Amino acid sequence: MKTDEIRSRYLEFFAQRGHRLVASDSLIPTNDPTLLFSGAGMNQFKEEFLGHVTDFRRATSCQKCIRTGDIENVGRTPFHATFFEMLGNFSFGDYFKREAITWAWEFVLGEMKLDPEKLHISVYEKDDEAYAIWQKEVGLPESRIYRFGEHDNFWPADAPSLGPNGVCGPCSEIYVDLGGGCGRPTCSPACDCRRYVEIWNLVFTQFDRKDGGVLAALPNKNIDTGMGLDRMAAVMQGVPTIHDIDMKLPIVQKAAALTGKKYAIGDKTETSQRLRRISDHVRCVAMAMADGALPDRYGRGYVIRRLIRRAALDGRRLGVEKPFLYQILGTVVTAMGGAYPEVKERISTIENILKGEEERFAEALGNSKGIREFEETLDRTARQRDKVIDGEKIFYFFDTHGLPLEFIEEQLLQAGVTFDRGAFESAMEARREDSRAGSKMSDATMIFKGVAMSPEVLAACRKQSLTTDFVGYDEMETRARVVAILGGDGLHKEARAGERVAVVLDQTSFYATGGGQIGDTGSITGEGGLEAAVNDTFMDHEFRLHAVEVRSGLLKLGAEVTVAVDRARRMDIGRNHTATHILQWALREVLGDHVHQAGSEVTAERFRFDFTHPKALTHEEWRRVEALVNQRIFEDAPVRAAETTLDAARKAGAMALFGEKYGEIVRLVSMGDFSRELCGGTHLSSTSQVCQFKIVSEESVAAGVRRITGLTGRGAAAHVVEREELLDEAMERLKANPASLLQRIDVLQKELKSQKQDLQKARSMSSRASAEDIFANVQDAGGVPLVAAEIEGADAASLREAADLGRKKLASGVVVLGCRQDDKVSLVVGVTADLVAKGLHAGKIIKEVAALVGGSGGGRPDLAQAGGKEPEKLAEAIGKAREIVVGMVKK
RNA sequence: GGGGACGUAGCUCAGUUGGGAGAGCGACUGGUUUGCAACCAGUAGGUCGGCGGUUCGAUUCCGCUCGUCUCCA
Repeated sequence: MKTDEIRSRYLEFFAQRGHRLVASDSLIPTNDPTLLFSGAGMNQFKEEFLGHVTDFRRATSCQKCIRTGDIENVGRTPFHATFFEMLGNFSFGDYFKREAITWAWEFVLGEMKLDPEKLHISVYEKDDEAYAIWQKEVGLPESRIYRFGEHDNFWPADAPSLGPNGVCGPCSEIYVDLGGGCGRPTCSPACDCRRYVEIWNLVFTQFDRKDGGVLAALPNKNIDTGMGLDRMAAVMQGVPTIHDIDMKLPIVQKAAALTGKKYAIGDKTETSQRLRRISDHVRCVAMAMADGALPDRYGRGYVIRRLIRRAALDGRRLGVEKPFLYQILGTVVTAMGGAYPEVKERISTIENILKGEEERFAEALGNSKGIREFEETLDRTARQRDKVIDGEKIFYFFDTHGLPLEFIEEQLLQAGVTFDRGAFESAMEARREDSRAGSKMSDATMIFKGVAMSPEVLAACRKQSLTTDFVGYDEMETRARVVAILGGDGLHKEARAGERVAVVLDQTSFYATGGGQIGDTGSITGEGGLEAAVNDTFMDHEFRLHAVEVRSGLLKLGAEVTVAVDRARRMDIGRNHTATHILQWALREVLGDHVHQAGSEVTAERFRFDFTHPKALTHEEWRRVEALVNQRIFEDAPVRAAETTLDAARKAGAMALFGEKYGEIVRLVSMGDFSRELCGGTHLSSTSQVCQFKIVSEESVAAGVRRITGLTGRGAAAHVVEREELLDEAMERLKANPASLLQRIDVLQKELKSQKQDLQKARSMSSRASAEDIFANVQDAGGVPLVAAEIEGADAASLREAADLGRKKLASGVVVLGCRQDDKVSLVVGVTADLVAKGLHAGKIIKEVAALVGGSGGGRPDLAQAGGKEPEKLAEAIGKAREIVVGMVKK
């Protein structure tokens, strides 16, 4: 049975049993910033699992997952992968163990037609309920039901004794007996000999763990199951690894073709392992990038980059040094594009970025500062006797220059050099410790525009299932009822003048921060002289929080109030938001269709727009984009917003956001006939209301992602005025007009330069000239010829020149020169080579001379310089030079 | 979020107890030569990323900042 069919049969099976068919969440978890990637089907149902009621209590999904915990095993073992699909059926306080177990059994026998004799079951050792269902109702013999401890059959693992506190429960797993394995009589599904493969895990969340390992029964029991699609496909298709199923084999074979290697199904050679790993990583990276996770130096982007580099390294080991991974992408689209159209839609972007990454990596391993330094160290060590590089040095190459350890080891092996692995590991561990310590959250309380709110208060609010209707697309002002008042210490009944609280209303005109757009501000007024300022608006689940500062009167729970949005600010925000849509259109016009939005931030003052594009915009592109946007503004195109279904919007060609998750009903914002985007933000009614658009900066935020910061309306006008004033000021100072300004600058720069050179020349001429006189006057300092003098109008540089000249003229001798500059003194001492050889040191001489003018100095034995702060003592110091040199000569 | 490295001529990079800013390539001029990265001589090209501090003096030491690369969370 084909993988695609298994997937659709599963979803169909549970849909028929009353489950809502829910689309896979993005690989970038929509509602959980603490997770790097989606790694289980239940993630997107967190709210439902916590008992927050929605309109369905049964769901089924096929979730895209990325897990990199077992990355070392990928390719080596049959059933590990970084990317996989998890089929699941979920119950939120609805059905429980009986249905979960019997349906799972029904599915594997009825739909998958697996041989029941080959199926083995595990349950948690204390879960008699599940055991009984398997034994009595399903009718499984006891010999194939295993009781395992909390480490294997509890979720989270070891939760009863080790924690964490919170929702947890026993689980039951279904294994397929593949035969073979270790052959020991004690062999069971818990054995790691790979005879048994786990295909399905049923989690029964029925407890709330409290301190001390107390398991309190949950009022709402949930079912969370996960069936690995790739694993099931491997079992169904009778292939030895998940990389050999119909959906993945063409990808592996493409990798083989590109590297010129042979791949045989299930082959255990190192070459085949590498091919499997390459195909796995490329598929994973493609799926992640399709959801907007681009290679980067931080966070999830870093995981993507590492996967690419691991695959590229495997490629190098197979003899391919130039970029080739991107050429595998076509097979990924063929395999995955049907179920996940996003990978097909973004393929050109993914290809560009992947190729760019590969090139960058090849560069890093071919000709970078790090690699040169490493090769030098390697060469030097290879010539030494012990041939050992210390581990910290290796860690430096890894940590600072990013040379992959595998690559380093390979090079060392070839050169017959080893390194101290212990030191490497401890350096690594120290780094980990630092990172962990540095990233700890300092405080669980969040401060929201001056309103402190603990997680407990928010949770209390959520329990009340509060909702706020948003009427602000059409109305700037509305009547509303106060349904909750939140303070730092809990829920309040009222708030007095001077207090800052968060307020929930039954309906509001205030847009809450979201979709990249900042929340509205405005006012709340009501009876009894109530006046309050709204400083921000914020979304939490189904309700909106208004950050309120009461100015006068009393804000009471249950009161009727009038809320009014700051219209001017809303208009500014609308200008910026509408401009981002036009900008996206213009960027695609100018740069190409690979441009996709990768985030944005819209405030009243400015907006930022991140988009995928491999390199910096040229000046011409910048200007063209700006001009195109302004052209659309000037043509006064209508802006319309309409609610529609996701499908209909897609069909109309709407741009959806990279990695954004949408509900069934979406809001489609269109401008003229050139822009259609899914967007929940507030917009203008026509493009001309934007007034004017200016790009103020363009920069890189991550590999393959650029950021434009733009201004509209008032901001753009202010920016232009600011620039103009700057220009005016510059012109005034330079006594120039717009036509002559640049010319004037050129002339001034040339003039400055030539004057500098002239001055330098004049100084050196005059010091040379006076040097002629000076060097005629040679004293004898204890048998050493000495010239000591002040040169007027010289500086440190011309003194040096004069000293050089003096050394040449004297052939053997000491030159001590000084000059006055403002309130400072410069000194130079030169000693000819023959006297340096005899032990005279210019630096030592100058130290003593400089001390006389309140300064100090130093330098090389043949030439030294110094400075001082007492110009009036210069003549005296020069006069004592002879004495000093004589003293030195004697020693 | 926590570390590390780097930033010097158009390009690639040297530059240590803090004391003359350099090389190669490229550009320009002249010569010699005919060639496939020719040779010789010469010339121009630098706010040593930016700001501040220490110092008589900072490319060099310290702090902050911007940019690029990198490891970890």
